[in-house]
Amino acid sequence: MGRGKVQLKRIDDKIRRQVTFSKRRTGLMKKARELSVLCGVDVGLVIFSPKGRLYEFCSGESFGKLVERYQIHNDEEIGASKDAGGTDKKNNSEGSGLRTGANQSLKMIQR
Amino acid sequence: MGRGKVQLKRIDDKIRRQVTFSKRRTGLMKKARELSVLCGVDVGLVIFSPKGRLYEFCSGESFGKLVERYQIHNDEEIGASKDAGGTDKKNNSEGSGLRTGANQSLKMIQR
DNA sequence: GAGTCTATTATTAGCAT
DNA sequence: CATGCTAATAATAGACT
Repeated sequence: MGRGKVQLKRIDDKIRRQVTFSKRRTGLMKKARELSVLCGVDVGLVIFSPKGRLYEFCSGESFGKLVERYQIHNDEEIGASKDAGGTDKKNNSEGSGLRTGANQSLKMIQR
Repeated sequence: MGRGKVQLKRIDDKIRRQVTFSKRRTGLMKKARELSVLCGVDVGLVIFSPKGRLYEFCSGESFGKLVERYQIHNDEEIGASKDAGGTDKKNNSEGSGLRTGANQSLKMIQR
């Protein structure tokens, strides 16, 4: 969309990159909200800006709670030894690194 | 987009809702990946399907690591507004078990 | 349930403010 | 830096496979 086609590579120009970040971040949040509303599902989204700022969206509950569910889900999968299907294509998720101990930490980030 | 306008409310028809979920989930993941690549930022996304399935996307690092950064970020905010002195908050998040361990857990939910 | 096709709406790149 | 404008690409609803 826009005046020209978009290349799937990091935008070199700092200004353009910042503007694109701002606009697409808004769009992504909107899409996330739409998905959660239209389909009645829970969605959690975190974005770390280059400047170290944090943007987040989560439907309904707090992001912390979603992460908790994330862990519970994984625990269940482990226990049941089931195949959960899941991520589309090959994203870069290699491992969660999440454990029960994180619950304590998560309490700090719940709002 | 599509043959008709979209209402911002939960889709009643179960079939349509499922199809929309599938399509929009794909689109959202794509958008998330695009944002992370174009702007060189880290993005984490989790989606809980109505059936209890978990879908996730994260750029670069594992989702767990993103959550770690999420916590650290919040810790810094808390620390900044509070007393910057003594507490070893960093040790807390790292020592809580947020680490290498669960790589195997996520392999199960990868396609 | 997921992929293809196509008409149609939605998002947004490049500028200007 | 965010927002408004507008042309042009991108996402996707509905119908089929």
